[in-house]
Amino acid sequence: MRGYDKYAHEPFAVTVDLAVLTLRAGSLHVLLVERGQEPYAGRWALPGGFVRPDESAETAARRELAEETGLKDVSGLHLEQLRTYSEPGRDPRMRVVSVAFAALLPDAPEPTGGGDAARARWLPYDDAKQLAFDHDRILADAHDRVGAKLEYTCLATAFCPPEFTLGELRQVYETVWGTGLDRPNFRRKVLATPGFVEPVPGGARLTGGRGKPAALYRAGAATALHPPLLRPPREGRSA
Amino acid sequence: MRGYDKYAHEPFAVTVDLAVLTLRAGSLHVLLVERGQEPYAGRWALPGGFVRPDESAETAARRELAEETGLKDVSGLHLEQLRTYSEPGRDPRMRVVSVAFAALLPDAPEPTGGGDAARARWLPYDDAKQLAFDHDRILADAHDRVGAKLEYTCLATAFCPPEFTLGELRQVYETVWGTGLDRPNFRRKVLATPGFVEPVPGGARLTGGRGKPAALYRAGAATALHPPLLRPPREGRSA
DNA sequence: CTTTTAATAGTCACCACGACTATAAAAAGG
DNA sequence: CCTTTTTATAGTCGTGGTGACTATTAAAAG
Repeated sequence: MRGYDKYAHEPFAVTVDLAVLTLRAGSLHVLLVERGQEPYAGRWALPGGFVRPDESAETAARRELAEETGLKDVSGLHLEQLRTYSEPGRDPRMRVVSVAFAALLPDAPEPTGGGDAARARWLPYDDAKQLAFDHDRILADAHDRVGAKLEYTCLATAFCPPEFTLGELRQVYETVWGTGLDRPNFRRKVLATPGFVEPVPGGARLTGGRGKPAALYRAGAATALHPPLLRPPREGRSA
Repeated sequence: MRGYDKYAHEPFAVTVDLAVLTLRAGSLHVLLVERGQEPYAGRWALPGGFVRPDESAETAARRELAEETGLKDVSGLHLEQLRTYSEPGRDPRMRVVSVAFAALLPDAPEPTGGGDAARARWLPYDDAKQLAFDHDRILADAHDRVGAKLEYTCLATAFCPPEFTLGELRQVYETVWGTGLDRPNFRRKVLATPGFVEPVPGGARLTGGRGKPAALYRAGAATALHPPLLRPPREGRSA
């Protein structure tokens, strides 16, 4: 490593960008804010902000998450560092290095637009195009990462409320992957994986929906899936 | 996102840290440099350096990789961004945010210690302890990531020369995972995965070693492994 | 009361994989 | 030269995970 005396150039600004994902009405949504000023004025962007001198990027990301969503307690939410985007010129004004995170929410409260934030709202993932800066890329990377981690971790429960049915859990996979899954096979697989889910004591069931009432489950103690729950191979697969 | 006018604090220094891994004599080695100055003078550290104003972190990492290893062409080497370490106080002198990368090398030339770098050398992974700063953590994260990616990507070929035998490829897995693998089963699995490896035309074989000459293979076109090559479950598994 | 929807139970066949045996072809050591 | 050792390679066998599928139950919707 070089000596620090060679540090003779303008410094960097360090920010965090958040891809906050949730499931609303059976489709994937992402939290976006509308930019009020140039550049990209009027365009949608991922929420984010500067890392403060006494913060780690993780701390800054959780603070921004609380500010943007208006949630009281974000300590239990799944926050995952994606990667860092550092291309020169990704912000036309100055040299900005941004640490990107993905956050997964079970329910979807309307954002309260806390503080001086511009308009904030949930947008369907498929409609979130033409974002400011390189946020299209960041959002796509977040989607890829989440989709991949569903295969070999228990991440799917992060999209679910504390108690959920296997149908809700299956919809997480179907929505993120964009595929259909066989109901009985999914059920067998999940229940056969120790620590993935555990039944709510008392045999509670969720009624009020269509069809037969479903048993309620909680997230188990496991964090990894052995063996993984592989997504079905795409149709047009390369030979 | 807040306005940039609120950017009123001391800036960050941005560096890259590299966990350069290779296989030497059947064991995993990591490239380390000896620190010449405080803090951590005399301790081993991961190579790295400052990101220049006109560089991305990836560009800086590749530049540092070339400088530290003395290799002419590092363009084909696998370089993977791990994550960014941004805890306040991880460098006692100033606020440093470091983007960590893992680099995988097939052969292991002795480092030439290019430029003003202190002493640099390969150290067995198991002996690389008590590193400077938070580099123990970064190195462990690199090992975890590489071990995990061996399961579901073709990353293992990045440790191999352009032409390699299935025995060499198997040793990559065994060395990184620290487990033994059944030779015939490994062979069947690799050859059954389309695009993982392809035989060298002409049926070239590697002689000179012990035992029966082995057929030579090249890395195939695939980048992901479907289905994955799962590592054998650990003995003391939690119930 | 019928239809619809979803949860749940169960069956069956295939195949990927672990465990294992056997054979071939080289070097090493007498 | 012959035996041992080492590694590559071929093949077998049984189990279990999984996809595809059918059947049943229990609720809401019409």
